[in-house]
Amino acid sequence: MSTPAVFALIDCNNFFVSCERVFRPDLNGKPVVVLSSNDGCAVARSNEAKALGIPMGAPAFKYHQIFNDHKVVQFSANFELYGDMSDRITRLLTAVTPRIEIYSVDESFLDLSQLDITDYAAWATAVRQRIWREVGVPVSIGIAPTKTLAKLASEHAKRVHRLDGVLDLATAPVAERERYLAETPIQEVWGIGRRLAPKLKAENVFTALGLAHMNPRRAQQLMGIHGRRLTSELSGVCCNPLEQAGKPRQTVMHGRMFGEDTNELFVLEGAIAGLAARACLRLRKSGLISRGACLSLSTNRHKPGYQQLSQYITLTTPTADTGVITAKLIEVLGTMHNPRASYHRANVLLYDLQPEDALQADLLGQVDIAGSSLSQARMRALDAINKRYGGRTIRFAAEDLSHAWQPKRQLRSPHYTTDWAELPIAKLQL
DNA sequence: TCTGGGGTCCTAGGACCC
DNA sequence: TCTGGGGTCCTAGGACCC
Repeated sequence: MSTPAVFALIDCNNFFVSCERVFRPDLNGKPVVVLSSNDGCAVARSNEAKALGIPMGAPAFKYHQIFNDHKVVQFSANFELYGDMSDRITRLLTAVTPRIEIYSVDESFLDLSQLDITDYAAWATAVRQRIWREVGVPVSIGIAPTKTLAKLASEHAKRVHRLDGVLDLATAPVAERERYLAETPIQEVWGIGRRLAPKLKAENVFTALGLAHMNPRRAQQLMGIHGRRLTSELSGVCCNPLEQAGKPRQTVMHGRMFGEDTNELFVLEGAIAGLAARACLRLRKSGLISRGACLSLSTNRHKPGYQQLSQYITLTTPTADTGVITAKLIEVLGTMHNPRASYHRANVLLYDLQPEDALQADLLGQVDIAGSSLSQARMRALDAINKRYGGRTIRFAAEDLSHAWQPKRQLRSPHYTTDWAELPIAKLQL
């Protein structure tokens, strides 16, 4: 018989805000928010900010008054910093066990079933303290026989003060586990969003416990295969295994809302060149090439006449070449561009990806092998130079056609940990 | 005036084949 | 003139996540 599954979810509390506070301890105890690109919405809030009634995704302009009245400290998102802090936590957890799934920038699942742990809660408390000591970010840890339950446990661990950031539902008695399920509103279950929650309420299912006890066939009728799995997972039957790294990614997307709306072709071309350069770089870093690209342009969805246009391109010779892909996208822009529209956002999507060394597999002889090895060499040289001398040392001229589209990030904190020029300065008072 | 970015998976429906 | 069933592949759109 195999050992029963035991998962831990390590979930960083108010992650972006916590990262900012590592370098600004003066902000502890004060309301802090981190804003999305263009300083548009609150994407992270300190507990003090949550207590002021600022919801996730709150548009900054609507909360201006509250921000002012309560001296809420605002930051533009500093993803370089958050990514680096996230890597530090991942390294620490990987040392605990290589059986790790990095679920998002601020959450990881660990498979504990192979580890020799007698007291899960004590183990979790030790991990929590170590992350606090070595990285400076507070985390909550939930432990359970399924990932869905571990997620639920970590939410309670975060909110219930006396739990001190740790909840073990793996060894808890059934009655206790059910009590936590009964206290979890249906819309807070992992996998139940704004569409499914009302559907379930209409069936008199209001809590996680209700969903656990739901007839699996009915759950499947309402929510597809996803629903059947959810009822099992909430009952403690694991149908959602740990997914370790190595799964190939299927798309690379890069998009931005513009700093100001525009209909100028040269501004759009500059934007597309910039977005494509980032997307292609990410593609190359993953060792992939793409057979398809898509350009989307949209107007402001909060204004009347909102429209979103997309155009797909097939690349006969799959590539990760910034120059080739940018040229194709700009060509397509010419056919899409409506001189009367005021564009608010552009997206570049690369899809139909394959490993870069799979090129030889082309049977129809349409692929330009010689051309692509030249292109690969060119991109390697470009990436090597940029890695050594800094991000945009060599770039395509189209990227400099205009910078007017670039989003505002006026409140960004320094890149404390990833840029020598922005290292924090400590002053010693004698 | 001002409302994020980057993903995944599932399903339904159409085209096409035998 | 009538007319089945099963399978695969592809795409668009929906729903979810952080």
